[in-house]
Amino acid sequence: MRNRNYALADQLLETLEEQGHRDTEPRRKVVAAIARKNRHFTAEELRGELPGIGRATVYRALKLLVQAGALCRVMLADGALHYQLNDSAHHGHHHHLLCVHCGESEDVQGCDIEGQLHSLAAARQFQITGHWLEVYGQCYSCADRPALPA
Amino acid sequence: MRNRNYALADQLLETLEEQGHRDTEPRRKVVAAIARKNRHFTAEELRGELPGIGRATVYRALKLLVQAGALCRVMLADGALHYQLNDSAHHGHHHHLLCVHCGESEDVQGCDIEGQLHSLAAARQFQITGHWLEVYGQCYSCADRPALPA
DNA sequence: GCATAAATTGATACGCCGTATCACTAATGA
DNA sequence: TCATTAGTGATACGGCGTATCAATTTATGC
Repeated sequence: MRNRNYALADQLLETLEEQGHRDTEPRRKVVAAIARKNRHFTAEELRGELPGIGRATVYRALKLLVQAGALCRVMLADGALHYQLNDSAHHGHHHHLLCVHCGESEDVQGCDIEGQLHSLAAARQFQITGHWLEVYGQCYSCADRPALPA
Repeated sequence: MRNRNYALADQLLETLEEQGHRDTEPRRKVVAAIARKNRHFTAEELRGELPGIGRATVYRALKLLVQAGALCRVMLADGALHYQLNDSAHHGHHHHLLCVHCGESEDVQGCDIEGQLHSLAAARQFQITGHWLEVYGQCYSCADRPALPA
């Protein structure tokens, strides 16, 4: 696990370097903290784990990683913006099944939602350029717990 | 058109009264300004059209109208939160095709996206409790214009 | 190793957006 | 009319992200 985190952190740094960004000490720390995450997180949460590192630095690193496709932004049901590590297999466009209990998130890919949207739009002569979809609910492990109020 | 706006404003006020809210002068003005809108708008935009009316009052009215189902919240591609009058036929759950050029929005209802999400989720034993979907693109009238950068 | 240029940092301030507070005002209905 | 209660709006606050900018660190060439 520890090795895995290290490897992941290195991979993230490498991604940044590939984009022409420098390998700096603060960046290493931010990336290491992100690699430790096993669920989605907010920028401020991350910042709280990185005392001594400037706010702007954390936000900048997040933005770079999103641009690089290593992180994706996740909108929670309450409107809060979270970040989440992209599974390396899912760097492309995908959606999430977000468990509102445990915060677990499953990636959804290869479903036909895009196709359906397009045929729907075509009937109205509307040209789709993008979309945003988040799905909220309860994952298998949380299924027996009572539903939270929406 | 003017008559139509008046009628719509009255209808909105009536909706609020049905929910037990009072018919007040500031509320009338907020509702009248909303009735004049033919596209989605932000809270601040609305407030700008209502000098002399307190910020909190505008925000409170918006919240009440959303709760009553007369307005819906629309998330733009840049993350900005807008509000939009609900077609009286679409008070239920629906989605939008948002034109990024002209701001026009078409409601989408009766498509099978819900069903598809459910079957998708069932395969993973995930229980969906809600979702958020916005679709961005160009409407028919804007289709010949160059696409805006995402 | 060292000098140089360029990217990065982080403290600070700013700005947007929405909400809590609270004294005051206006609407309701007995 | 009067008492009750909801609503108002000025203000302040808080969250969240970004712009600024002097100081620092990194990468690179010599």
